[in-house]
Amino acid sequence: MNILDLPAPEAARALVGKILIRRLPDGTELRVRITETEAYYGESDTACHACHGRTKRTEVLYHPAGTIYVYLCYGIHWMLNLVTGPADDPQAVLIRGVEGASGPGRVTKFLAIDKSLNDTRLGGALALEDDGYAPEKVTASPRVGIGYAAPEDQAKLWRFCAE
DNA sequence: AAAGTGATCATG
DNA sequence: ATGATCACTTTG
Repeated sequence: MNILDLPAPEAARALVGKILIRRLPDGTELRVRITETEAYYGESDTACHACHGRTKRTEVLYHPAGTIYVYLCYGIHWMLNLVTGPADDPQAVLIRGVEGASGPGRVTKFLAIDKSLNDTRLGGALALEDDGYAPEKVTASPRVGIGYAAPEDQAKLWRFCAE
């Protein structure tokens, strides 16, 4: 069973501690462990981009598990998300932190990720590896930066950090 | 505490 | 075509 087939909140928790492999065009390979994630779960989640339905941008979220969703935020920062769950069911996990880079904008800078990876699949330029390691403790807390969402969605504990 | 930054989406 | 809105980071 692939982690990414799980519903986003479960996948987000399970991804903490897993390894992300980034293969650059020049052959360099970076391997980093994921330390922090956040789940965005379906059209009913008012914090999820797909809550306003399918658009050119959110189309990627409706793709099958394992699709990579990258978009630009605040005109400066790329955000890296991994699509989870079945096709036509928009869910994704935002990679908020990895070893060596804390903060979603820094992660993409550190791994040299930009929109060229959007709508591609894991297994190529970016891949996931499970080496069996599990963090001692994973803490759940409210998601950040979603003040526009409904209060009940802001209250969801869908941000996961490794201890 | 506040600004910088540009794609995206909803208006007209 | 124009304007509002951001799943953030850095600087003072």
